[in-house]
Amino acid sequence: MEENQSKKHEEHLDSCELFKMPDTEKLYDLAELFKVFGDSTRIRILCALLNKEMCVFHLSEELEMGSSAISHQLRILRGAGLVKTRRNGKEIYYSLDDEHVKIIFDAGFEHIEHKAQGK
Amino acid sequence: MEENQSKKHEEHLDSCELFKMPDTEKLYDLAELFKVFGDSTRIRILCALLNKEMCVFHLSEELEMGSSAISHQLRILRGAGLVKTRRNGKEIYYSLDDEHVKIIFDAGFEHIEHKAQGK
DNA sequence: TGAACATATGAATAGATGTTCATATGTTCA
DNA sequence: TGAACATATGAACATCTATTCATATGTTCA
Repeated sequence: MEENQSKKHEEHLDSCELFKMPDTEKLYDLAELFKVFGDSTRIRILCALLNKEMCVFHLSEELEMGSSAISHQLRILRGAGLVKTRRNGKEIYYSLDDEHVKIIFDAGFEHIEHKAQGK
Repeated sequence: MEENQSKKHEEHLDSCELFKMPDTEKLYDLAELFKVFGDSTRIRILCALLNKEMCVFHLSEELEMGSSAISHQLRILRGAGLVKTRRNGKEIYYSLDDEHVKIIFDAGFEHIEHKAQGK
């Protein structure tokens, strides 16, 4: 990893030593969270749930995908603590479990629209 | 895709027809954006840049990775409009190009810490 | 109970992605 | 100009991931 080139940079690194990165472990967790948002199927599911709870079948119709694929993705969303479930007879209704979903969503949208305007 | 099962659900779908999903295309863009945040190397780079601009070499030292890997990831971050560059002699300094990075970052962190407290 | 429906899940497969290695481009300075 | 350094980039490879298919679990109602 280019150890031999490090001498020239030592002073500069020293001057930045006050800065402390957050725990690497937490940054990994953060990446894991965004990874969940980083799939179009899951984003569309979350978006559909922004307004109302929905069961697997409704989601599979709205997104025009097989219910198995939806179910797999809901499992991941649930594992990330982003959605919660409520059983009603045969159906299981999913809804957002966290107000942060909308916050993260909006922040992402703002970035995109900001960039779309040619900055 | 289970077309044959849709009759039972028609009424319910009808009652939700007021809701309009954002353009699917925009949701794909949104997923693409979060995909960029969804890698631990890129998150660590962004985090390092939250406080100060850094050149490729400094980043490769801080993250203990080869400068080639860093460079590849910076290219992706740049493509997403998240970082900008400034040349200073041989070195190229990278810094955040958008205040939304911090907003998205913080929103993600809040979610994680919220969940860490057992909700 | 058993048929029909709703959802969940494991295995398999195809496609995407991050890192490494080798090499190219671009800058500085003797 | 040429050597040393800083960064960029293409190809290759290994790993990860989303969807599909088949099947299992769980619920309702006749």
